[in-house]
Amino acid sequence: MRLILRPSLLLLLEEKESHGYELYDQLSAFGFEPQRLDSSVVYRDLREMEELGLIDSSWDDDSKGPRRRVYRILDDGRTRLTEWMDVLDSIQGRMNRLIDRYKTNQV
Amino acid sequence: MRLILRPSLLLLLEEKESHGYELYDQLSAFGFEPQRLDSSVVYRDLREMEELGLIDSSWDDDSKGPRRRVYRILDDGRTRLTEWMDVLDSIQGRMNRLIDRYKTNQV
DNA sequence: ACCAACTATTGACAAATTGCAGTTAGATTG
DNA sequence: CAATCTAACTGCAATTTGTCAATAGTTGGT
Repeated sequence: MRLILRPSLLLLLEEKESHGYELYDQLSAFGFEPQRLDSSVVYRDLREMEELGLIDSSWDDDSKGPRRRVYRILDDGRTRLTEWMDVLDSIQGRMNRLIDRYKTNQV
Repeated sequence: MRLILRPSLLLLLEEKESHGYELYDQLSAFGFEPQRLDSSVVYRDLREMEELGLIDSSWDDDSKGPRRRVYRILDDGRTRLTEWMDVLDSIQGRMNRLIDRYKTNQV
């Protein structure tokens, strides 16, 4: 469900800067289970959003353990997040129409 | 949005048997615009669902114009439609959580 | 000291999906 | 008789996704 993944990541980054591994963990809040979502997908999407100029990153060498690439949201990312929310709204409308019509038929 | 396309087609076929071209027309009820959805995608998906045993088809030679392949939903298709509705329900739940959290942040 | 488990990121490749354009062909309308 | 509409299908390139493996630092246990 990449449709939800990118906005989820952007939302988390809007709340606070973070690195891939931590974001991957926090995605469970949006119903992403580690069994169904490989972490590489998250890293890839972060990289892509960085190329698009929605977020940027730098290495954090102060933390213990392997070094982390810490991401921050940019203004373009905030704008894009708003747009995505609108898209999600309209998709919800479409799904509602579908589900309602299904239920009507079942009566 | 293939996530919505297949259940939409199955739902329409649950209501009444139909052929690809007509189904393509009726998809506007679920927010599919001809500008964004090529008809070949619909034909392809119908064929795939037929191979999966969700629907079956036969040629209608009585109608005027080019011959139509008329699809009917099968029991497996009805079962699958129910399952898809459950999936859509859960995705809606996830999108709700996302949208709500976004709105909370904007306050 | 050593090994397993956990943290953290990346790369590569196969498989699936998508978009787009084109082909065939009957019927209708001006 | 040419254009338009109906109807279905095919092929291919481009993109997206899924899966798996590689690398590497850190921590905890024996």
